[in-house]
Amino acid sequence: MEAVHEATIQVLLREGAERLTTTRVAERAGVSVGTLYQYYPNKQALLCAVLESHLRRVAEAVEAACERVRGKGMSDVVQHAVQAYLDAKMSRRDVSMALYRIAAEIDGPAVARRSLQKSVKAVERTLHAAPDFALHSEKFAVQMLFGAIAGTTKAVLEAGASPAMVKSLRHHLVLMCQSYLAAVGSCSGARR
Amino acid sequence: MEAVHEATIQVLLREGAERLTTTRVAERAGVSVGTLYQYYPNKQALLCAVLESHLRRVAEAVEAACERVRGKGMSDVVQHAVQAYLDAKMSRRDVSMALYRIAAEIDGPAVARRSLQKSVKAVERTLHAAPDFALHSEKFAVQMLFGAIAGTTKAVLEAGASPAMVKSLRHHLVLMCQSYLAAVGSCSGARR
DNA sequence: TCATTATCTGAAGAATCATTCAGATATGGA
DNA sequence: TCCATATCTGAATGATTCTTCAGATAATGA
Repeated sequence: MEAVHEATIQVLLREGAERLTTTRVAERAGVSVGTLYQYYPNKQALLCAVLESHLRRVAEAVEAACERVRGKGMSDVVQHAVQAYLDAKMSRRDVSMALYRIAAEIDGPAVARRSLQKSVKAVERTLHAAPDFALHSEKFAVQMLFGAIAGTTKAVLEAGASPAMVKSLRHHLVLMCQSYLAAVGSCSGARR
Repeated sequence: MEAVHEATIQVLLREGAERLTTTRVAERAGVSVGTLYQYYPNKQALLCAVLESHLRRVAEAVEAACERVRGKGMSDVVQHAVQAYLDAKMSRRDVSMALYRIAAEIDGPAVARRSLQKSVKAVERTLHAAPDFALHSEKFAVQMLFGAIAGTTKAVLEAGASPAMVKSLRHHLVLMCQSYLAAVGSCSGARR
């Protein structure tokens, strides 16, 4: 039910999380509530599905980008992974912003963590294959990376996400991730 | 009404955001609903007050840390600001986690941005006074910093925040912020 | 003591919502 | 055409919620 997903986003953006009701979603999707309940056992399942679908798109974009730069240096890996993430997020800015508002209602953080784990793994693998880079505690470092990426992206989106801002974000975020990895990489990573 | 703030946190943690009702908060605080409504005009105002109070504590900690390192180098400024933020957040880990769940219901992002702005300004000022550091677009860079700080901290808190993890976060976050600032500072900042 | 003011109480009102299900409608084959 | 199966419909239900306010209780001061 693609229409229902889209309707959920629309209601969320137009009416707010408070007024996001199953009836309203069905109405905007052009079906009846009963039909909606034939596809999703309850409201929570619907919201989860919408969130997961969005996160999957983002994760797949990052994984694909990693594939494309396998074997290249750390700088390239980081740049392409970050840009893929941003492109995916920004191409559906409305969806991204809508989802911030319901992430808390369902078990958003858990769903997000599970989905993000795929991206983390992909970046880890690709970094491992980078010829100019070695790191003990890759796991934690890459999680830091995604924490920073998610945090800064969210901040920019919620500040309005003007084209100029997004442009700056693209540039600065790549820089931040590259310089951080260079720093933890060079001091052989696991110190403390 | 400090008891009401505390009760709000307790209900939020024990029962979840769904079951956070004014009646339940009043009950746990040991007062009646009517009394609660004499202090706050409605539920939203209560939640805002709790959120703002927490954010103010964090902002004040960061500002105080900045005062203490005024005149020192960039590394020290970043280290102390970051550690002050983390100390404040982690000293009330339960509050931090509880608030993530209601940030969406009220206009959390807006409230947070307003409150964070004070910290941003303080760090900006202090960095400006650092003898070893110059930067054109400080504004955006410092906002990046706080985006990354908030994002990584949230990720760690939601992943369980074991002592080992928090220790790693302290170390890596300082490193990330320092290396990023060094990178944007050295290339004179405003490029693109 | 007693009147006055301030504060507290919690049952009741009005509204909203998630979910169900008996019946209507559509589909597809014989 | 006619039956069986699948899908859709939306009013009704039952539960929960925020908020109010008439009256109880406490505090103050003369």
